[in-house]
Amino acid sequence: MAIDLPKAYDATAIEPEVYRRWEDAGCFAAGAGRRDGKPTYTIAIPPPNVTGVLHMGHALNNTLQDTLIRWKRMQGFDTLWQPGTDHAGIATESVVAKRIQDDAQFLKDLASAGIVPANPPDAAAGTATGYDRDRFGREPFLKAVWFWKERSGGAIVNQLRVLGSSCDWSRTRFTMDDGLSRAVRRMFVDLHKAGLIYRGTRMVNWCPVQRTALADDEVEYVEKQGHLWKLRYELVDGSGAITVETTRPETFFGDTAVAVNPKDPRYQAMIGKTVRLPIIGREIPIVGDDHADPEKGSGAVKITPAHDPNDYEVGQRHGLPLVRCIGFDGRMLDTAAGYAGQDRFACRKQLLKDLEAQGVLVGSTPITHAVGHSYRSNAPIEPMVTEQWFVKMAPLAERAVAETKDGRLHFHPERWTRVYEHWLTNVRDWCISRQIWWGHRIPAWHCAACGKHTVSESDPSACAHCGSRDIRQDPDVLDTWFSSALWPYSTLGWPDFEAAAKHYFPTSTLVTDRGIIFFWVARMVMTSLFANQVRPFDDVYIHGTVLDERGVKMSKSLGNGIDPIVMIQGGKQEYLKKVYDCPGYGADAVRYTLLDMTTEGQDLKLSPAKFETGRNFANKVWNAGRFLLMKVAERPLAAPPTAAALAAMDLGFPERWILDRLQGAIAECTEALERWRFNDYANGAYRFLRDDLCDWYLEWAKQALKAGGPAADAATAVLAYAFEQVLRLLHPGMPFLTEHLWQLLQPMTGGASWSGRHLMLQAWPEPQACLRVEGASDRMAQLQEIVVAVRGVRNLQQLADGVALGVTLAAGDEAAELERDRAFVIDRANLDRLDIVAGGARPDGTITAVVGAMRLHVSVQGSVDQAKLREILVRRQQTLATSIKGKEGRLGNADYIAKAPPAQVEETRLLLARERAELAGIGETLAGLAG
RNA sequence: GGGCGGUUAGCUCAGCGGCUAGAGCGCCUCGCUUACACCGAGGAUGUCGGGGGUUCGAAUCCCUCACCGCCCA
Repeated sequence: MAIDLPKAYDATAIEPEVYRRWEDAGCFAAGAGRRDGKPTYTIAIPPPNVTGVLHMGHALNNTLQDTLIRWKRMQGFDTLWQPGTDHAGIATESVVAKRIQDDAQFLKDLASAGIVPANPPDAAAGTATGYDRDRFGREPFLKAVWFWKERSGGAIVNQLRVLGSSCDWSRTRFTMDDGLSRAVRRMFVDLHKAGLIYRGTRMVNWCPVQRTALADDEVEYVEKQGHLWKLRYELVDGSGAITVETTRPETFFGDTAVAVNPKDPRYQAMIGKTVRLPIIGREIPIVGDDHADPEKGSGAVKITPAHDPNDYEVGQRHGLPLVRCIGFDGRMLDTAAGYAGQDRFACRKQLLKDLEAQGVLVGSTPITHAVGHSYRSNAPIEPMVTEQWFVKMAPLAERAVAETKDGRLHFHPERWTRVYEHWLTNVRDWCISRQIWWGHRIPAWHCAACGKHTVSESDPSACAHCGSRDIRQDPDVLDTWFSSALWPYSTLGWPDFEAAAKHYFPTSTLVTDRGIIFFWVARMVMTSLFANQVRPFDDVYIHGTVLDERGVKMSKSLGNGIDPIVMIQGGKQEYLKKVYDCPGYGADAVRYTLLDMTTEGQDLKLSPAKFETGRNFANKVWNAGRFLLMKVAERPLAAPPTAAALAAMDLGFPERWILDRLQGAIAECTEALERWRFNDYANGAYRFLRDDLCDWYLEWAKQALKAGGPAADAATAVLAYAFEQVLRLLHPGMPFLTEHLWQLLQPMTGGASWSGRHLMLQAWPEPQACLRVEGASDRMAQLQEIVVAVRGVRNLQQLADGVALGVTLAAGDEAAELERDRAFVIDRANLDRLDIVAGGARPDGTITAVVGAMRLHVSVQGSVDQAKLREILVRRQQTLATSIKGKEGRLGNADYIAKAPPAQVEETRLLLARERAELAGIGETLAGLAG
């Protein structure tokens, strides 16, 4: 059975085919490979933007999910990884709105799809096409968004496949699907019925660019340099003036009062008087309110209830009127007299000059303050009083907090629990209406006759209150996060849970970024407790954020993103203003690198070069497999070796040792995954494969394989078994390569490649007691130390590894024990002579290396750099002396003997003896050195 | 202002009460030995951010300061 594989692993050549085979074989389907009554394990994917493209954050997020789901699937759980995409209301609407403004070709494409604007273009619009959203018309615009979605939709789903994601694609959902839209309506109606959704006039965060309300958490506060402007308002009775301070002078057109603290002696007498606003001359009262802080500035503040959340509260307390002076587009209104029509910031500039000229502006102080910006458009938020729909949060939040408090819902790392709880405990009502078009339209109909709203799951034909047929659906749509909040169960069919789907709910694990704990995680918990009386998942794993090599968060606009697809498939990409030509490392390499860097939720500093870690390791796995396949091909096995069969075989110590180490690796990898330690999982498998299997066992096995006979048969069985097991361990992290090699291995163990069995559905290994060998690691560690010591002496003589040396090993009372492993030492250290003796003088023509109490007298074949050797020995002598002194100190301390655990003390004694022996040996060697 | 995370080898990071503090990359020496130069063998490199404390014992726990980053107000 000949086998011919390329020397260098080429992932791009195999990954697409392996994925296709999995998919064709149904390996991704819910429940694939489940075993004997094992429970379900479900992950609902954080749905990416349907029109988006995969970035490195997605790659990390989905690598972790895929690793978990593949691991659980191999453990026999009834798994489902539920995929899908999100409609991303404001983001998607903005993109399409820009297209219809700037992209004439897009309009042509729309036209050929039968999508035509409601109105003719406006030549004076100042856009390339003459269209803005309103002119285009709601219905055509929505068709245009669907067109855009169809065109780009699916791209990201295919990219998830490239990454290796084992989602059940047959169940893919989209938040605007019929089913999910029905779920949104049901939730809205149910919450409304329960009195948890209401419509009200409130101060909300308004984005003047996108002309919509935003929720509190959609506002990002950015530190800005600004000024505290001092404005002097004259008292109407002519008795003087009062100086107010403000960062936003242009809002003075909307002032309806001046507030001072009632306890502030400076102003007490003024409360109740009136002042006259400059320019417009309107008269407003001075009121006493605790909001005015005597310590801050002049202690008097202007009150603009229509444009500031705090002032709004003050206005409510004092019954002040609302005077709006800034419009929904951020331009000044007629109330701003001669400034009407100006942009709010242009107005401020002009106004300051004018006020200064009039002596109203009497000074300013520079300050740094946090200014709210829309997290989507980045425009400064304009607080506005508008009528919106809200979700009443307090009752929902209270239950959500109880889930973590009572230990039903767990965050990993645990510290995020407090972040979650803190937000829920302080959350204000959630504004869910958005003045955009792309999204779930609010299922509420306004009656022109009685003015009331009819909230209904199905479209009503008449007002539920007065029966009038003159009703019109609310034009607004719901916040995208409203539909996302239902994701873990709406995707499974809620509200019409079929048995098959409900089977997978509640889900098990949610994997996400800390950035959406508020937006998404908390809201899923709240809605699920409301709708299902149960949490939507048991565990939330919060992973780190992907940063560039400077430590800055990756983002498209900063040009510091690394495209995971380019890293996988190859191609050119620009990163930090440099063009990188990536050869294409494959999904396994990208995944391995990300896993290796995922430590306890810490951020990941990445650069294109970082992915060489995974590329190198994948190549190592490939070549280990290649070697094994070539060797096993020479003596195929009738069936895969089993643990029991290996336990019964007459094997040598290195064989016993590697099988024992394998059990350790299995335990380590399993425990790491159980503890969400992805880097420990990656490293555990790495160390076993690279250090133990490749560097030590495989190299040793070569001589047996070459010699043939029973020794070769044994080595083949051990190698085939250990390698097959480590493929299983690596599979969740590196699915493609491991599956490919596993399939290639089948014909050599009595099966056939791609015959319907898949590694991804094989059982996750469990440590086998029958292959454990007590003390094997320690014994091998000693042999390795001897081998490394000889190699060190060889290297000191600048000899090639191929030059055999002679060694007299003075091993004291360990001589008999070592005699049993002489073949291993001779082979691995490349010796032409090994005399194991109890002791004796150093033979001529040798130099001595020291391993613990043992002396290795190694023959000199080249020129020994005596000075270098002396330097090494002296340095070692110093290290040992320090260590010995420390231990002697400890052992001489009565408290240590009395209080430290006895095992600890005993270990210290043993180590001390060993170090003293080594020190003595080094002393002898130094004394014996020529010169 | 409050909270959280970080500060360990040249770089990126593990280690979070007890071995002579580790890994990968980089660096130095040797080696094209038929699995692998995307490699192998050997090697060098640390006041574990500063200061104080607890402890028989601290990189690890506590306090404090400094700097970097994130979040909330």
